[in-house]
Amino acid sequence: MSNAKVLPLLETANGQAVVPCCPPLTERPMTAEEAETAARMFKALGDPVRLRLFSAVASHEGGEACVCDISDVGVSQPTVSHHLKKLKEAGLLTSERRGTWVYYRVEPSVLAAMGKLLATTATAV
Amino acid sequence: MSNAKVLPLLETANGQAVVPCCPPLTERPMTAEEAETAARMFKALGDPVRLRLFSAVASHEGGEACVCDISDVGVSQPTVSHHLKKLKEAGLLTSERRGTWVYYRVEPSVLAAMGKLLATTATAV
DNA sequence: TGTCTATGTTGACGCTCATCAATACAGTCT
DNA sequence: AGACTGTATTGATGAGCGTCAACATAGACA
Repeated sequence: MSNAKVLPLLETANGQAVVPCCPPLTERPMTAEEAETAARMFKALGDPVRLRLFSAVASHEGGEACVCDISDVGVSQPTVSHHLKKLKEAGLLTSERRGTWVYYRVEPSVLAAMGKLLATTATAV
Repeated sequence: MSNAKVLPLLETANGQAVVPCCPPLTERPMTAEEAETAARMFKALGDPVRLRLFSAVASHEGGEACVCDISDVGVSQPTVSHHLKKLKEAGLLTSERRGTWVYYRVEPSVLAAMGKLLATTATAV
């Protein structure tokens, strides 16, 4: 199945360009809709196990990893599967089956958009 | 009361320098401890109401706002107070009472650290 | 002192979530 | 076909969260 389905934070314009959903947090108060969208992604990263899984995929070579490579995070296999599904539903990961294994990869544009959300315009330390 | 208490994502070294808790998500798999720390902050931003409150404070002039300026987010006043407390506990906001009003301000270094966490090393769109 | 406004706290309710054991499904290899 | 491995789904359980009404507290001002 194709997994280019939902990217809550970005909306694929014509297949190439991506438009961030929301302005930087510091630019102006977010609207209810913007907040709803962005909060979904923050929430997905708001669990330690999911954050480790996401980081494991993101830091793996090629930006992708099979489940077997990343599933030693201290919880059962069904729980790992459950969390990967959540990350997928949040638009942070995509998955693809290749033979025996299923590979997950990060949606790079989403990472960039989240980074922009948190970008401090001029508030350097 | 002084509110320079807990900054989960950063650790104030000697009062000036701040050290990010965790490497960028894409650099290497996060450890359980790092994930626990960072997930607390993502989780705090993982609720739409909290995200709007945070954004309202962050975008307010001077980087601070009194509760009365930001409390029209569609929930009751106790709920606003509850969420502001959560954001404070997560180390994202600090508060200070000045006369009748209580002012909240963002912890700028925390914003920067979260931005770094999501920084894509070379994965530009 | 008393009253008024701004904000925080308490207690309760319903809902969502993280987790696991058991089971199901998909692909590979005999 | 049958056995085996890797991954997803189901169902259940306990914990945590978002929300509000009611109440409490803090400061300002008369």
